[in-house]
Amino acid sequence: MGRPVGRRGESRARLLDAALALFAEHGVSGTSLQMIADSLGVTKAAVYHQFASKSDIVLAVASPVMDQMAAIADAADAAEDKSARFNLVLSGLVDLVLDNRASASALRRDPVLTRLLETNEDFRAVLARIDAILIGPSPSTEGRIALVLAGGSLMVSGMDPSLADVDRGTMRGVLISSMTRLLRP
Amino acid sequence: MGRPVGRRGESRARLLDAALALFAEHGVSGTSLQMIADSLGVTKAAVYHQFASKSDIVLAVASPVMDQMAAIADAADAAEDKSARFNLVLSGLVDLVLDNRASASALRRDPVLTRLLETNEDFRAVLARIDAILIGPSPSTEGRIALVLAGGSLMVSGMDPSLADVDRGTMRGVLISSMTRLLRP
DNA sequence: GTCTATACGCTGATAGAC
DNA sequence: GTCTATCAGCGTATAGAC
Repeated sequence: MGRPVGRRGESRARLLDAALALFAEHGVSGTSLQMIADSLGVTKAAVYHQFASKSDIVLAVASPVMDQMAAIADAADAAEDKSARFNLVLSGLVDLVLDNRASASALRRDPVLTRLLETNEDFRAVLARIDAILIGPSPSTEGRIALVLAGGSLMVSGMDPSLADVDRGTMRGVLISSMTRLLRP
Repeated sequence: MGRPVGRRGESRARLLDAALALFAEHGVSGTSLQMIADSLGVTKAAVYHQFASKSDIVLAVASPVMDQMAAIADAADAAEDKSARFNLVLSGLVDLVLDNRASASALRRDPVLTRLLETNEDFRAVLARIDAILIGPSPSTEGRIALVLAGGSLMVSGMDPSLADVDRGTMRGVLISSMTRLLRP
């Protein structure tokens, strides 16, 4: 409610929040710096004081998700057996989506963000680790398809407005059982 | 292959093909009329000779899909029993995606196209008919989630480049069985 | 951290010749 | 059907005052 700000990095965080919401709604290409500035009630120049370019904002928006996915893979690697690793990755991904809902899924949908992630070696490596845990190191064709289906359905589930009224616990349960059914036929 | 064209509407169809490919790759907002013109080897003015505005191109790109979905719903309504209707809609949607692969899924991913379809009453009605056939007229929360998951996974499966090498028959089989598993738990 | 002012390219779009 | 020429507006980005 009109917080007095002042803490270091707070206005930066507010900017990233606003940008993420706009990216989710209009896509990265469909979001101008003017829109971001307007939604914060400041001018474009104020935005440029925090980030040197629009690309930097896109990067800063994507990096927390990248970090969190790496953390999921790390946690899974520390687990005892294959089944535990599978469950850790699955619930980690589901929680990651549910923690962000509308916003997180935009990362996967948007062409600009998709390309950014695809061209990032670190992120590709993390994705490969997660994929290997979910369907094994040398998957069959059916396994590869299942992986894409599971990833895709997980992402859209966070975004779809028709599910906005569903409580988190229900979503979590249905998502985990559906993902499991897709990946472990 | 530098075909001599000449048939009526051919250049219009070529334009829509080019536009759809670019929309799928860069999103609607990320695609300029200049890009469409360049990919056809013509100028922007030539594009404007066929379509009065960019919105018209977006509409023209989306309408065949809308028509095909209406045809799917019509065919299903003509079927005898509930199970036949379910199977007709399911295989119709899978074939629709496989017929278009990369392109069709862009319709569901793109914010501009999504909004266009969401605000179109006719299309909403068709979608509602299809949804009702798949999960019944008054679905449970789980049914609604399953519907979103099925729709989302179907769309991304058409687009994902990692599945580009999978032959159509295999895709079709896995998609239909996966969709069924999601929708009929 | 925020502002005003400004530069300049590219966007969607129009007019009119061939 | 395609072209050249042109427009106003908005995009990203920068400079410098408060």
